[in-house]
Amino acid sequence: MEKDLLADYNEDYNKKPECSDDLDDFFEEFMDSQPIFKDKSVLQSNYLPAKIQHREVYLKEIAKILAPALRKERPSNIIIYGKTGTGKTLCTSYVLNKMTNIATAKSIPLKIISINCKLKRVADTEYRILLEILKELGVEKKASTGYSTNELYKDLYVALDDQKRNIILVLDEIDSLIKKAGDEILYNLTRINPELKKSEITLVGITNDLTIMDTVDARAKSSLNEEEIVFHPYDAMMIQDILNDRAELAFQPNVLDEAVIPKCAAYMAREHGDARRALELLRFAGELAERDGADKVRPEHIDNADKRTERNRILDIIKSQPKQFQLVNYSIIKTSLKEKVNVVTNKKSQIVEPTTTGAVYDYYNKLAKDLRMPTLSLRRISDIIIELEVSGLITFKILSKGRYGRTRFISIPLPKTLYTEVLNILAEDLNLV
DNA sequence: CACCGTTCAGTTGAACTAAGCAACGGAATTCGG
DNA sequence: GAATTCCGTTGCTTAGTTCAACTGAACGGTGGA
Repeated sequence: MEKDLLADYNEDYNKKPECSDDLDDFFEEFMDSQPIFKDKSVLQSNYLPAKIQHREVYLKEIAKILAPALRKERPSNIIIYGKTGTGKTLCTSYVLNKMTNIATAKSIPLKIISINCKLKRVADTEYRILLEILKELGVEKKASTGYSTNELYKDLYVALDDQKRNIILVLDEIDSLIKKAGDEILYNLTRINPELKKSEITLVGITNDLTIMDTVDARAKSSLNEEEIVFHPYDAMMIQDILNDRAELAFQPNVLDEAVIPKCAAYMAREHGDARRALELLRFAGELAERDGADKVRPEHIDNADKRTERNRILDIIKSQPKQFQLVNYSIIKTSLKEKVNVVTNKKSQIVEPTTTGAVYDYYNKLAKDLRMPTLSLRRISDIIIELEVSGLITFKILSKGRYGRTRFISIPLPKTLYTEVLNILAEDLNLV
């Protein structure tokens, strides 16, 4: 995506401020060099392939459950579990796509609404989800606040009933919604049906977190869990097949070194068979090759891309965080870096060890004062730390140090090489330099 | 040595507040005749 | 007099604060073998 390019652009820019003659050369060379890609969008995560490999069983399962909608009956609600990049979203939208096609062809009343609950500040509270659903139904309410949730529900009933048809509501990444906003909304949504006269609604929840439903109220759980499907990860061979398939469409003929795809697949099978990232990796490797002016994508490009995608992903998350979160994040990293002096050689070296909430808060307090930013209370910082964990930037466990109290031990699951870079980015964003 | 109350450093839940927004209704203003 | 505009009130969400109860294991003292 553009973000990758941007990040790399910045990097290149910092590295070598070239003069314009070089640039001219570069562009000429670029134009002359053979294109690597045929159609890059094939490798994008939102690309919907014509055929989905190795998920036939799941496709059929989803189709079987949802098919009644085409007979104007209400399908069961489904929860779909599975780790990231196992094709949950892909399969669901594939099936639903097919169904919409049939529905429009035979003028069967069917409406599909998909919402990604993970989109920050768009759909991560009950209120905002409802607003989003209403928007999808064509009811525009521009206000981001001001109505009561109850009123939104009332509007929703009316809007749904107005549709006079079967409605399938897909809630992607429903776990982050439940974690943030609680299970109230699920309960309410599952109870809409009896209220509707002319329409019927089916919920499809998609989640990465296999345990999330344990935290949900039993009443909502029983009605939502009418059916459940668990997606298992791809193995290396499957990923390889998928990559081959897409590579054929995405790349020019003969630009891929034959070792590239196996290597890419092996990389990704290592971490629970995430196909999305495998495709991303392949695309990025292609881009790197293109930028190098290479005529082929080689295994080195994969190595290179692997290092950078992880980095870009993290930097993206960090950059998109609100200021106070960044401040806390910065404090966490700063307080977990400690100088250690080797007694024998008397050399100083930086080591990383878990920090505690107290240390972070002290540091944060000082920093916020220096920056003349509002200082939030310890209570709030505690919550922010939890939210940072949810977004995967830190991990912690609560430990009791006996009579020395109880606190979170916060550690950062980043490769050490990234620490300084992350610090720099944060410092820049916070105007700390 | 085993047991038990104490203690620390946060953690966590609940109640509360400020800011931002919409809707409502009445008061003030404008308008056209 | 009717239509508009303006303004204050009410009621809502969200982000944050304040208060206070709660936590869990190490510490340190006690008692018992």
